[in-house]
Amino acid sequence: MLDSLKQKLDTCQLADVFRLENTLNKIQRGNLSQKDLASSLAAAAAAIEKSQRACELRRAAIPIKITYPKNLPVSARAEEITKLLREHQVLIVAGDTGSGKTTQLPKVCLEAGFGVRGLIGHTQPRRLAALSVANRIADELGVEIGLGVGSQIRFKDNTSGQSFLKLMTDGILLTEIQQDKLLNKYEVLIIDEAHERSLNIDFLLGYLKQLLQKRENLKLIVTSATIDVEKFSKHFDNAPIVAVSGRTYPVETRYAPLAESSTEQIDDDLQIDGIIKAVEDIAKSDKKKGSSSGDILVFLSSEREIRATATKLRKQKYRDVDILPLYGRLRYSEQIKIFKPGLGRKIVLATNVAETSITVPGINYVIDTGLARISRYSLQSKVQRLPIEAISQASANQRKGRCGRMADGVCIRLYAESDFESRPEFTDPEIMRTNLASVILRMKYLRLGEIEQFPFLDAPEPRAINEGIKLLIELDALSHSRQLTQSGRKMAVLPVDPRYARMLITASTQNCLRELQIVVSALGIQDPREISSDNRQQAKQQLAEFDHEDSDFLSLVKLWEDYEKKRQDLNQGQLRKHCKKYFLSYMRMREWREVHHQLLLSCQKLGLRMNREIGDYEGIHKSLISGSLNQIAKRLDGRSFRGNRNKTFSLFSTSVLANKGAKWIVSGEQIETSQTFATTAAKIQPEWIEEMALHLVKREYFEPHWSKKRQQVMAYEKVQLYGLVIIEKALLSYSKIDPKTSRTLFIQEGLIAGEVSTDLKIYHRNREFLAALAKQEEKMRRPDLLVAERDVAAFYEQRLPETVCSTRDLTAWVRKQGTSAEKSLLMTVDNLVDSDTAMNALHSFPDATAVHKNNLRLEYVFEPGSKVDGATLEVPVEMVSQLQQADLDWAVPGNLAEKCTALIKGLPKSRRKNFIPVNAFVAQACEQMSNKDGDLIASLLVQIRNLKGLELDRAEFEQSTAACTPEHQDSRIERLREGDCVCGQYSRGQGAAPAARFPGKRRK
DNA sequence: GAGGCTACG
Repeated sequence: MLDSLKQKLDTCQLADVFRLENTLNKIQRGNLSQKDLASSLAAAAAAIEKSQRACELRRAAIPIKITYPKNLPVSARAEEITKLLREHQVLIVAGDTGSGKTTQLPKVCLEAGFGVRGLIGHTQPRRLAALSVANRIADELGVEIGLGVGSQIRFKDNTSGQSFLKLMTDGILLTEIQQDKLLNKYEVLIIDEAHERSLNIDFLLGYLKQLLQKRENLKLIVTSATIDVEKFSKHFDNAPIVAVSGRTYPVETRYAPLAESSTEQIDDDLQIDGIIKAVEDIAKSDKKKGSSSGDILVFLSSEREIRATATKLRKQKYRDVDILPLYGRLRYSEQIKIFKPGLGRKIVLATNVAETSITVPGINYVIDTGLARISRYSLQSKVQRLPIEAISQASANQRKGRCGRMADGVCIRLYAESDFESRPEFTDPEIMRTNLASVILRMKYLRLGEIEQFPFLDAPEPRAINEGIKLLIELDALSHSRQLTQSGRKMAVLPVDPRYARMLITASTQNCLRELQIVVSALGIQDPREISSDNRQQAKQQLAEFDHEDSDFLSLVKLWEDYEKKRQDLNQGQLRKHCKKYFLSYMRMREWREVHHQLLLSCQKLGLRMNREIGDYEGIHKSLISGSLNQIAKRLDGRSFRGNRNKTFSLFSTSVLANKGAKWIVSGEQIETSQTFATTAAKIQPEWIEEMALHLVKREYFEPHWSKKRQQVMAYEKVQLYGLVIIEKALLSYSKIDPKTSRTLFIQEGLIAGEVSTDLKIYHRNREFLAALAKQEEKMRRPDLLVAERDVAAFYEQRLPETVCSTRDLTAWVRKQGTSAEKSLLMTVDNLVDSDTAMNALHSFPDATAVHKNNLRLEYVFEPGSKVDGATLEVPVEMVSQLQQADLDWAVPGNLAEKCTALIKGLPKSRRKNFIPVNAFVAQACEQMSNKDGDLIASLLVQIRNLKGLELDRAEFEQSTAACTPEHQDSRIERLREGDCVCGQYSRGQGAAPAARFPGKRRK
């Protein structure tokens, strides 16, 4: 039973085989009871039967007899292709327009027996093509569209269980991978128009190369114009190539260069003259032939050029000629004029739309300027650019091929043949010209491994891959370690650009998802407002009704809301009229609604939170900023803005903010054409940018300082995003940012400077203690001798935990620790002053001295240069007459040595040399000196006699002090009389802070 | 003072 079921797997749906095989294997392995075995087998048999029935349903839908139109070149090759398809997994079919490959290949697959066990999937780059190809094939097969032949594009799934063939856009197939990585429901895949090398196609071809190894029963047909076909073959391990000729008429190529040399600048006028001449040549030769048939298609590079050319051509007043512009943004009603018969000859002036997207019928002549705007992504400025470039040979030939579809054609190239020959063979594939963020996000989501290893047809540069990754990190789809984030997973499944997906995700947390769905769906489609140079005034006036004064995005929301109301109130005819009145494209408004609806469903599925109340300005614009971190800017002057990465750009005149004074803006899109322009924009606050760019901003802190007002350490912050200063100088608490510095500053500028406002007892007690010590130092004229700031700082640093860096921290810590903290913070001489000499010195500077049994107060001031500087003895007036020099000389023992040194150094050189080294002598002398010998000089003379055996005269000291000149300050002793004061001054060195001075003595 | 073209559970 099990074996017979296993055999039946070959007739099941491919999509079911893997699952059914697993079930059967489980039954075989599992030691099931007799009863369970029977029921399991029955269930498996039923499932297999169901799958077989699905095959039968398909088989029944496929016409038994398949015929090919005889006149199509591919028809003759049907048999050969069938054979190759059976023998090979991959087949490359090369064929130009009119070969019939697009319509006939699916039929060949059917005839070869495919389409029963799985779908034949057939992709097209454009929606319209997918639908029309589906119709034509259904027609030719005589089956109903939507049943046997199905189709699926973004908003329309027109397939059924019977479908054996499915036409779809390549984007649809791409998203199907996310549901079924093996694409199990397909038996054959046809990737059409591979030569267009869109991002989608390149990704699919890379993905399929890997998939083919895992799915041996999958067949792949890649079709392309006859451009670089070997490349596709090589990519798929030398897959066979079937080249099918196109069914076209010969096209004559004429070269009519505008300039003598290719380096010469070609301006608009020169080009228009060339076009006029070409048109007139065509008219002349037609006249000669006597036939005047055939329309002319002129390829130009931009809308502006087309307008200028059209104006000039119309001025020529040709008879029976219609001048018809054709470009993507052109109003639909204008576009369809090319399909309607007109007065006579049509001259269609077109951009690249006419190269692939729109087929202009009845063209016999092509005039090619050889130029096009080509989208490129600047890795440097991260801005999309649209430079006008010389097109590739392949593109020129594609343009040429636009004539000669119905009869012989002529292609006039407005450049030299040598110019053509020198051009690149192929246009760079899109993957080389665009930001890779969306591709990378998709690959991450599908876990396809390293991007560098992925088998792309043309591998993007590592630099470009890095840029894509950077953008995804900016959008927080990837972490800094390049892992898919939670929001990245959501972004991958939202059917919009990663940037827009980010906006939606942010919006769900900012309570404005409803608004962002409206905005994002609008940004994703072409602007539904049909504004052109001929209706600008009027259109702007009408649409001004919906203008929001600060935000183009909110103007869109207003427009949407009004339209939704009208849509419910009006019938279709009235609605169309409404659109016309407001210069809205009915079709694009519909597309807006369709995209919006799709987003609504996607967001719902992801569980993104929808807001019921109206989203506020701040939230909406923060959401926009989150997806536009490279598009924010600060106004420089007038129209120009400075964006990040040091780029400048202008605001396009269509923005409500144009010519207004918004200082900061976010823009939806920036494109570099003749200069860089931002189109949609809104006024924002720089703080919003910071909030949305927390993972990217660079912060610098400066001027950390103690703030008495805030009782903590503050600093200023400068915030930059990609080089743009968002916040110049913001005051903030510094303790979290740099606790170490903050603690140091708290100690120095707060605790030590005494700027801490607290009622902590220990703080005040220490302040008093330090004041007492400072007083003591003043006596000694040695600030910092007992306790320097650094000692106090070290004291606190040792005792305060690192987290304490503000008054509040200190209070909290002391309260928490209680007495132990107070004990450890208590300053004493023992734990603060550690110099023995300093301790001794304390006794040498008494607060009072006994003079004639009176205790007189001594006061010390350390204020060099000031009259009160020095020690001052307070003498009652009645005692002044009794006062002697000796009383003053011995009053402050601490000054003794210095006074002696000064005296010795003041001696003439011949004397002075006896005392070298002076310090040693003075130290020895001072030990013996006392008031017993009289005054200071007398006592010193005694010691000079005792120690050196020299007899000096008192006058020698007194002379020397008088002889002292200012030039010899380091040995100068001056005695100055100032009123009733006697003071001695002594200074060491010039300019430097005096280290010690002779105390001044003042009599009151 | 001025916008090439596509595409998406």
